[in-house]
Amino acid sequence: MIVASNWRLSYGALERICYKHRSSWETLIPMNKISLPNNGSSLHEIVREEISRRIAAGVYKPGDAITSTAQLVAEFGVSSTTVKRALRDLRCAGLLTSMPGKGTFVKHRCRFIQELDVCMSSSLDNARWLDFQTKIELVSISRERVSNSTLSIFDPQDKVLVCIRKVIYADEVPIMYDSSFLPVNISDEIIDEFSECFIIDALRRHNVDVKDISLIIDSAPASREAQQVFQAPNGYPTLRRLYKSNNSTLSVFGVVESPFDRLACRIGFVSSQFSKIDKKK
Amino acid sequence: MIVASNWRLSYGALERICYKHRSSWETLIPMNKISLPNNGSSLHEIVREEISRRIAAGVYKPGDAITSTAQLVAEFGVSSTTVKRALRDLRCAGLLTSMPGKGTFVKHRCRFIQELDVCMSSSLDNARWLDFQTKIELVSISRERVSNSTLSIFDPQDKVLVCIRKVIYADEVPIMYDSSFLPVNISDEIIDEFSECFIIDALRRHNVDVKDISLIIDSAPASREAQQVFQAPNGYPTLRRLYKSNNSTLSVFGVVESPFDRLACRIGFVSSQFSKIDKKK
DNA sequence: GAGTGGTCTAGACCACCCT
DNA sequence: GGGTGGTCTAGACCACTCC
Repeated sequence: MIVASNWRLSYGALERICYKHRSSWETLIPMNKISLPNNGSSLHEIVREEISRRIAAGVYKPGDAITSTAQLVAEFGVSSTTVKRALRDLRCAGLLTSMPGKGTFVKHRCRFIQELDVCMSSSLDNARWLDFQTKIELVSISRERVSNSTLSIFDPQDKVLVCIRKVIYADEVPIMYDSSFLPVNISDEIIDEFSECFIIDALRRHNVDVKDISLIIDSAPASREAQQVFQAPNGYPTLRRLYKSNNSTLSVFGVVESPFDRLACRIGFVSSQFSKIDKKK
Repeated sequence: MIVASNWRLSYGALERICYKHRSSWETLIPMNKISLPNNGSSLHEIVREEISRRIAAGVYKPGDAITSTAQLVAEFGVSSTTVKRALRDLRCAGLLTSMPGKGTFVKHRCRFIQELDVCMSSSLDNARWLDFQTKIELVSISRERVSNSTLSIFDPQDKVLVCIRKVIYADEVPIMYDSSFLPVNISDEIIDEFSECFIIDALRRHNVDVKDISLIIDSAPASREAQQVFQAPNGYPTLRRLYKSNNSTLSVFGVVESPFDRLACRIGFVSSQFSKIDKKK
């Protein structure tokens, strides 16, 4: 894994925003039908873009609290509802986090890039090589039917399976939420194994060839569990990797969910990477 | 490309929701401090989940209009603001679309899966093989500096480049928004070429090896342009593919953006594909 | 107790569509 | 003209934090 610091959202080029105090708007705009100064944007969009601009310009710095809602209401001359709508949208864009009773803060930007080269070297061991403090936290082990309809793409056939849910941290930041499903007749040792390490590492120990793994990458609004794990608001975009091992000896499938601003995948096609890994083994 | 029909959001298992008319709440709940029937959820969440449940249950069917906002207000006994908030969240979850003056409609579900095997066979030709009506629509050709900060990962060095933007349709549905950057000294023929076909197809014609292509897959809220192209609301999750050709003869980089509910990527590691391509060459 | 963010209300106005 | 969704207001209440 590689860290991409100073990575920024492509939230759209920031426009120069002009805003006026509400009082002057009320007297000027609706009466005289003058062309609106907001370029067709609504008020909450103007507020949103202005705050977004201030973050980009460094007026509000990562980790700092921004101006409080009440003050923004006074400053922009709009209602509190409008300011709160703008702040909520910026939270969904990954720019802000809010803590009731404390304030609204600019998020730190730090995204991890997971290598997905053809030999699937993206294991926890890999991350350790690059000096990341990685940690795996077991959330639950349960027996259940697959209710996540996304996984129906792997045809789970409505059987009861063992489900292992865990959270993977990098430098104390939660970056992955993994739900893996195993057959119920699996041994306890294998369950323990899957609870403690990356899926890829676990599969390797059982000599599962990477070529037997099917991988689907997609995006989706954060699931309910992911919202809790990552403290993300409803609708927060996530990057998902749906995986399935087609190996006959060990059948596993599942999904890894990551906040869009915490993880990206890189696919390398460089042939030299093959030999590098081979030599180590 | 393969179509995954009947694909569903993993919006979270739908809970059984109980709601009461506002009037009865006011008299019962706040006065007697009875445990709330909403399991700690707020009103807009209850409304959201109930409408979500109805869509999943087929009460509201794809393409149909759901109950109007005014009627929902009466039915749930909440304010219009609350219902509208719930509907907006469901729009961001990809379940609904609204048309002012007409109504709110349940979206059709149909997602395309783009194959990203090691030989990068995901070209427009591939799509044609599978009987999709694919179409490419040129949006613009311009000279500009790279303002999209996501692409700074490819180190564009603040030079003026030729930017070609286009929309790719499958079965009349826009599924990709591509922005590619080429050097300014490139010939008009090559610009025309890139305007008319998939990036991969264009690169192949110039004998660019797939091993020279760097690919990063991530997720992000829809850019301003993507919002327009896909008629997606602000904050709509998208799947992005950032690509760069490292070949010395033809330097290209760019980004393809797709709505999360329209496209997923599959990575195949089947070794037979290796040999197949090798034999062809 | 003052300040914070989160939720909610009961209105209002607008642009739009259909009849 | 009646219905639709989108935006906005000026309040209110709550849980929370910090002093």
